[in-house]
Amino acid sequence: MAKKKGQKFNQIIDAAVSVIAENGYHNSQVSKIAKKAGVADGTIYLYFKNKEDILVSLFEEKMGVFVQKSKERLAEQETIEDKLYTLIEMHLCQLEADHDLAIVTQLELRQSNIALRNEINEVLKAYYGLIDHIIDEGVEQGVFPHSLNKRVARQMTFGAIDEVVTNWVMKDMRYDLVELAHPLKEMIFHGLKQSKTG
Amino acid sequence: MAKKKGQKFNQIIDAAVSVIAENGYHNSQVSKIAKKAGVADGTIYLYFKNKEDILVSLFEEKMGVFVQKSKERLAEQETIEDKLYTLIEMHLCQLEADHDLAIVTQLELRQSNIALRNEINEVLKAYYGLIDHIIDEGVEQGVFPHSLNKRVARQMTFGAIDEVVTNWVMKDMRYDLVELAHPLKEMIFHGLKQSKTG
Amino acid sequence: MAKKKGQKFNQIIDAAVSVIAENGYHNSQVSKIAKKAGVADGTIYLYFKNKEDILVSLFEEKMGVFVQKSKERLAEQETIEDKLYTLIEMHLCQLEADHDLAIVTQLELRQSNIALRNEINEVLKAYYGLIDHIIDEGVEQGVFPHSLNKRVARQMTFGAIDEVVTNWVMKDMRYDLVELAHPLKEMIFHGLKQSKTG
Amino acid sequence: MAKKKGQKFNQIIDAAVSVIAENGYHNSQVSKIAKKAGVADGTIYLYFKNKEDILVSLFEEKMGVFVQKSKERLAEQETIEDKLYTLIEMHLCQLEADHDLAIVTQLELRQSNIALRNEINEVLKAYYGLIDHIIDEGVEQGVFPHSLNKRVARQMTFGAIDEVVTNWVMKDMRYDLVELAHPLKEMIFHGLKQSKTG
DNA sequence: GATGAATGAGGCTTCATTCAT
DNA sequence: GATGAATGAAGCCTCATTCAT
Repeated sequence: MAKKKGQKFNQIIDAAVSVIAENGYHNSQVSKIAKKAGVADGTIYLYFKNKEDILVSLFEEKMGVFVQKSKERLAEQETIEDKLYTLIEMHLCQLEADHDLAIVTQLELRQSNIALRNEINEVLKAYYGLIDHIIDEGVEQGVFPHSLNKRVARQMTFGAIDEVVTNWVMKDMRYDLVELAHPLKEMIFHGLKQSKTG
Repeated sequence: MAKKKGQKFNQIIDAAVSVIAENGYHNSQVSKIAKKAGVADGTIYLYFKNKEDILVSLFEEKMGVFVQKSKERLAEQETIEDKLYTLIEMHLCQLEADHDLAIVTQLELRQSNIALRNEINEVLKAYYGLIDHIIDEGVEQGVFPHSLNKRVARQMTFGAIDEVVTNWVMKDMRYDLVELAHPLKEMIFHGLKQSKTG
Repeated sequence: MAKKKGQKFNQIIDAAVSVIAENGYHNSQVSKIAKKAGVADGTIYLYFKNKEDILVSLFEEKMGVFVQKSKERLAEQETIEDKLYTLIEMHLCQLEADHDLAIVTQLELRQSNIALRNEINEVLKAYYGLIDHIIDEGVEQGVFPHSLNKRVARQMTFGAIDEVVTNWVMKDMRYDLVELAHPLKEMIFHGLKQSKTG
Repeated sequence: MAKKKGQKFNQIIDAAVSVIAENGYHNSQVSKIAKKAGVADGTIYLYFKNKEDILVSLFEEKMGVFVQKSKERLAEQETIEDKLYTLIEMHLCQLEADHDLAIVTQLELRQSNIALRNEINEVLKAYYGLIDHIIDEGVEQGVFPHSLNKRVARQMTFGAIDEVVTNWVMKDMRYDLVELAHPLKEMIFHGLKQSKTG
């Protein structure tokens, strides 16, 4: 069962996002996903190791595309501040544009057990890399202080954005998310900029 | 079945923290918790509505004590910066002091379904109140700008701290957590302080 | 799940013999056995580790009773020849008296995998012991030659009886089984008696 | 789908013996056998009706060759005793020479359901014929008594040999099997010879 | 209040077989 | 003849919860 990214692979991924967003992970039976994808139950297992693997693959797939697009857009930005803003805006934009995906990544994906959580973390590393790169550049250019604790900086950055998105999802996405990109950027950018050595 | 906070209530809460930290939420059967607590399975249901209620109650209990202590300590602080630092330090301190509790709150508690997540969020509101209070005071005193988006500010603050703790837990708590209170405070404080209107 | 030989334990054993004899092991769903036994599906698992364990326990139970009764009857016999005859007759008698049990032991029990087969063999050792005892006595008394290969003698004895019973079951138990005890005894007894050293 | 005994037919038979001996019947998926045989899954169904048919055909094939060879060798023997010895020795010899086949015939083949068991019995009839022929001749020549219950005699003979082989397989074939041909012949020959009328 | 034996719903996954190419 | 992707039926077992004692 090598990961054959055929047409059905994507059919199943898309069906999974839709079904899980609607029913929640624990109430999304494999048969339900298969039906929505228009394939037989057994076919799922030609493309995925097991039910959890659907979740991981789904996240890998979406994250892969997002990171790729982000890299391209980030390369076009001149300043650190613009890069940070761009990353945040793209993050919010993608999830605002796909409510189902937002529900899945912010709520359902986290109901998974530790083993799965670790796999998800592996996938996240590519995204962490984007943040790390901005921070590194900022320090090199003297925008951020040399004494900056980079690891904490990255965790803080990710945690802040993620929490804002999660709150938006839990409030049933009733307000505009992308317009929070500006205040988020402001706080994170100045937070990193002014940090003083301990 | 009013919440009878007898001796067994706490026995069961403590057993739950220990059992869930060791076995993970999905492998912590009610019977396992009962055995560890030294009571019969059925007795659990004299003190808790159902299995999820153990989790919520556990969180309520621990959070209640924490918020109470925090309020007292915060009242002793003079400046906004000190209050912020104190809150962060107490947060990190409490979880560093109780690894089992840290595992449960950062990892296991989140594997719960949406309904439970909402209940947990209710409990969190008391904690959010502490942050909100600091932010409000900061704005009143002119330490933070009037244009500050307070809701986003609170979400960002909580998200940053929470993500730092979660990373620490997922790295098997192999480094010192409390010493991250300083960089965290720095970044959050300056982030809130320098935010410019959009 | 200690083996609690309560009333339900036997209820389930008896239901299993009946259901398996009628439907075959692989078509005897646990739910079918539970229904016949008048208990809930889950109750089965309070008394048995898994489905296979029902089979092993069933065999242990029946074999235990049989070996016990046989020992008593064998002690009453004077000669080796009488002991041998008694054992064979009791063996055939028990199975002729319980057709369901005969089907289960001769056909269904053997469809099990190797792991289970080994467990069954363990149970059989008690029965092997009865044969060994007769052979040993026969050799001591000089009825059987000292040069007798005792292990092969026991295997041959068991194999001969077992094959006769299996054929009877596969012929739908359409003829009298117990009356074959005499020819079986004759052949086995003289076979052991006259064996010459190689 | 007439039995096309092409090259692939034998390739598949051999692969089946090897795969089943290694993995056990219930863990020998058609796809695994196909892979070992170097053909596609679907190809199996050009040569065999279904999975069970592989087993039956395998047994037919091996037994056919064995019976043929045995007939020839038996024809060369002068006495009944020699014939009996020859048959037993060939039986043991063949299985000692092919451990995989021994595992399959003594253990795995028996895990099949009743329907298959009946088909296997059909194949066995050719072998039973060899034993019957020796017994008939023995009675005609006066070596065995006229009162001999021939059917029981044959069952006993087969059961004895079969049980000895099965024990050898279950003991991981750790001792010499062929040398048991002599004691087996002794016991069976004398058993048949001295049987007295009931 | 405390017990713990009994309940029974519910779903992931395997794998023999088919059939369009 | 040969392929192998797709099918879909079918069942063991867990475990939160109850209730008679």
